[in-house]
Amino acid sequence: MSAALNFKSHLSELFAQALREVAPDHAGATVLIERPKQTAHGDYACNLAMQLAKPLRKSPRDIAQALIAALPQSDVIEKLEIAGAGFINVFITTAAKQNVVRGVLQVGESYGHITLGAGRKVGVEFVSANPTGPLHVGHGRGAAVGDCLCNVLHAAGWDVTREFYYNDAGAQINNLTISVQLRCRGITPDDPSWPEAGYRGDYIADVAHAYLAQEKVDANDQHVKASGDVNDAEAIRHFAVAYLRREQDLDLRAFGVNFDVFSLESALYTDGKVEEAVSKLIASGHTYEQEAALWLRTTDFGDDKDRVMRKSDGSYTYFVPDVAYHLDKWRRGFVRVINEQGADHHSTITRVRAGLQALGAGIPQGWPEYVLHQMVTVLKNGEEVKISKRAGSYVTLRDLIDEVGCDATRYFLAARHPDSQLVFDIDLAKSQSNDNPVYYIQYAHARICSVLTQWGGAQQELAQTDMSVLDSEYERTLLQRLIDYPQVIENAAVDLAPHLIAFYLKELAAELHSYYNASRFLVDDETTKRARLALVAAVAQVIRNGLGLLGVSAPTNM
RNA sequence: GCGCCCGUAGCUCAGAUGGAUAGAGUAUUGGUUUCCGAAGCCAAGGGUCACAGGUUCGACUCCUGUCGGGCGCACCA
Repeated sequence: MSAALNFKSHLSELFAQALREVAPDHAGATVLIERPKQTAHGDYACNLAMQLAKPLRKSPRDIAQALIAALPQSDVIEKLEIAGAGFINVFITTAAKQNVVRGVLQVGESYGHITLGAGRKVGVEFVSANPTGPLHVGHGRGAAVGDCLCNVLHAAGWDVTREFYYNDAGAQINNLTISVQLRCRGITPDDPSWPEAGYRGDYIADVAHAYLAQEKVDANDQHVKASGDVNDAEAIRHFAVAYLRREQDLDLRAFGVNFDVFSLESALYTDGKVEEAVSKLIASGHTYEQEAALWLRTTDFGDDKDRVMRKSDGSYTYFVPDVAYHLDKWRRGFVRVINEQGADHHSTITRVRAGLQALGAGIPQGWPEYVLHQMVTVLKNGEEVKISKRAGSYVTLRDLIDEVGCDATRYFLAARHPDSQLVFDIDLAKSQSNDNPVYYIQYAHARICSVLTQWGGAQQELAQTDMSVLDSEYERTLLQRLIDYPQVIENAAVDLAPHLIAFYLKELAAELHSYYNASRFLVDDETTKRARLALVAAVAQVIRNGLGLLGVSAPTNM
């Protein structure tokens, strides 16, 4: 975004100068420029006078008066008003706002890209489902939120790596292996000998059939041919993991989510990274042996009790490879790592950070960061569907995509604050899929495209249009909304809150629809026509950009 | 019992570093098209922001407590 359009930082500087002149002793006060909710309160507002009222022992309105008098000249300011208890309301000239149209049309899909991240490396881990079954709604939420977060961070100037970590060793995988092996032998879950911890879903039978048929599996990171040997548990394990990983890959691909890196827990063992982390922790002096187990004194780092690292049977608890994994991420140069997980994993945060602190490797205390999405409860036929892999009870991500569509599902799952619980009513989602706000946004885009097509002119020329006729209430509102877009990207990136994009787009679309109904674009006057077309073309561009961040398509007709 | 998250209109949800009269969608009701896409627009009704204190010029927002819901509290992952 060009500096000329960043009114917020421009005004911050102006007010900071006025502050130094009016109250040099309080020059450190925070200059806050905000967007008022009501248009009558101007385009921007500053509350500096009220902050200074107490320390200066003067009335806020008098201070506001002095600040205005000391404010340097700026040709983007139309007028200044003192209002309420002492707000200074700033009105920006329409002429200055009109420049945003040219700005958007010139930079196109990179409008909204900011330099906040300065090209630094951030690793975002999300989904990270274990390969023991299909992806369900909860994974879908993680995929939608995580992927959108990555898009937002990229737009904010970060160098983003998408990472998927999965546990391909350990107890759950053993259960999986046993379950498939039993199925290969023709034993079903209703047999009395079926183990309590075994997986009961029908997909286990599919894996078994594929194994016996000596099928080949090609996944993103695994390529395995089944031997068909029922007695070779290791081969079954290998095949089952690859098979289920492939299914997950297909689901993610259908959902429009791709990863740069797949990390396997087993590799941490085979590469010696787990052993290395353990010896570093022992060398750090934060461990002790008790009852034949090795403990890490995580209470030194804020945990409420110490944790076992190595069990009395000699194997490691899950958090040891977790620490080794994060140490590896740190060494790969990520100044930031963000883990997007379900809230049911929140207890790992303290443990992983404690382990990393204990290493004494210079890793910051708040590293890695976490975005935890709250649980998704699924309603079907008015009843809650309990998600249990072992029982084979499921609402898969694939079901959702097939039933309500990829765009609607992504929007539905990403357009909410991760902190709030989400009720996904399957029947409602199906019946209301046409009422999903995503269609409202896409419709605005399609309408604009339709008008531009009917006009038939060269859109590249619109950027050169004289915009000075754009001064109606509708037009000023849209201009300001377009100006706000880079700020929304920044807020979403700083707060790790991708849902802000969805709400911004809804508002932009609503204002476009109002404008559309109140105005005609293909009018006789050439200047007016081109200016209005330029404005809506810019709106369409921002809708495309925003929907792109959400991973939602922007069709030109629907 | 302890820790984390949440509680805003009938329903689903927004409310960025505390700001001015708390907003959308949906549902309900009424209006709207000889004219670029009515999947739209315009309007009405609908609120003790769970409750009680506190902090201050100002609290949906911050602090404390209570109530209610979710999720965790393994030598499981």
